[in-house]
Amino acid sequence: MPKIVNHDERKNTIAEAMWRVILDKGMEGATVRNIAEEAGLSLGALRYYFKTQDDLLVYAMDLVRERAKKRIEKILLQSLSPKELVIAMILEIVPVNTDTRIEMEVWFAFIAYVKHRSDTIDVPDDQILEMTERLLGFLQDQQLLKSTCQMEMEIERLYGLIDGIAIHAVLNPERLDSERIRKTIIYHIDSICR
Amino acid sequence: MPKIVNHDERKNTIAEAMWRVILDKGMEGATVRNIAEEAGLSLGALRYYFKTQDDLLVYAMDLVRERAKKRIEKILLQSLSPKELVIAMILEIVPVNTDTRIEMEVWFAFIAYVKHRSDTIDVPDDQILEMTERLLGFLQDQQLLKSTCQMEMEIERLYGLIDGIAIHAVLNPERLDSERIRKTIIYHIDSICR
DNA sequence: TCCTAATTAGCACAGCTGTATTAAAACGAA
DNA sequence: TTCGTTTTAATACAGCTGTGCTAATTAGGA
Repeated sequence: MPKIVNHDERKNTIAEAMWRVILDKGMEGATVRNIAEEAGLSLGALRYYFKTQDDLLVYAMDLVRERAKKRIEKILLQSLSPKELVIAMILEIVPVNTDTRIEMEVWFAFIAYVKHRSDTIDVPDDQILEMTERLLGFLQDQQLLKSTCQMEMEIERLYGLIDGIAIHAVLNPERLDSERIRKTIIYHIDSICR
Repeated sequence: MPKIVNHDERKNTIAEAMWRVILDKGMEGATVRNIAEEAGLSLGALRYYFKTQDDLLVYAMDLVRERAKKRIEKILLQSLSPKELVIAMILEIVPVNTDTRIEMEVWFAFIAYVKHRSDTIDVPDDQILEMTERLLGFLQDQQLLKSTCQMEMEIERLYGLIDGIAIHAVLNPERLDSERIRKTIIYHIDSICR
């Protein structure tokens, strides 16, 4: 009879410990021993929850996506004007606070690592591109886009801008603080809307 | 009496071998043994040219910057209109061909790695931000910028766009090919110029 | 209480890591 | 040639890596 207890919550705890290790020591520092220590567990205990290190890796990656997804879904519950909604969604992706910055930094580390292991670990598809397409399509449906806008180019531009700002916020948070990010995003959205 | 021979060229050869290893196996695969094998040298030989692995790392990073710098300086020798010049410079940074893609990918790997070793290796400053500032300042001096443009925001936006597109070109080159990059950059520059 | 399964801790092992050391080879100048 | 320096090769070593294995501990149901 399995203990109904916090098996899954424990897995999340370990995954979050992995995040913290990656944040602190980078991907090369994300060893099972470091992660176990950060999580306050023994090697054997960690190995009980995750058979191999790769199992932990994909679990930790999925957790990032799940958390981000939940945060974004929350925005839909608010009542916002179309433009406000678009801006709010983008600001939930780009690192404007500690949570989002951690997730984004860890995500980049994952992606860069997994890229060279695509034979054994399948690279998760980028949801940001999809979201960008949807947001711009939404603005167009609402007749908010300037007539001079070319959809295909606008998608590429906003998509690049989001990840570019995300990178800069991760690598240089003191230069590109949250207020500056916010202003830039709003500036861009304003520039493509009537 | 030192042999005048290809000591420095050999160092470049090794550094480029390191690039190839990083490209193929990622930063975790960039061990001295892998690099030595890729360069066709023994461990001892490699160690003769670079006392420690960190020495090789900073040398290989500097080589990336040096190569990029030279390529950009070449553009100044051409006779281009202001707008053409700006676009040409941006396209020399962003990965539109094999050389630039290799450099950009390796550069990102370096930056991500060095970030967690800032105590022992000093993180090189970002020249792209400087260049972006200069390019936009140049456009303004030439009276080419639209009056609605806010300089500070335009810098942040172009800077983000450049690195964002660079990331996307590195991670997904078959989707974001060179033609698409070119079109996007030109589209953006056109959008901020009269 | 006892019993069984879940959970934990610890150790062992083979492999890879960076680097130090040492000797051998190659080579240019006398 | 012979010498002295540059260059190469090979090995050794301590430390860390992921993971397999085994025994100890815990805890919940009978």
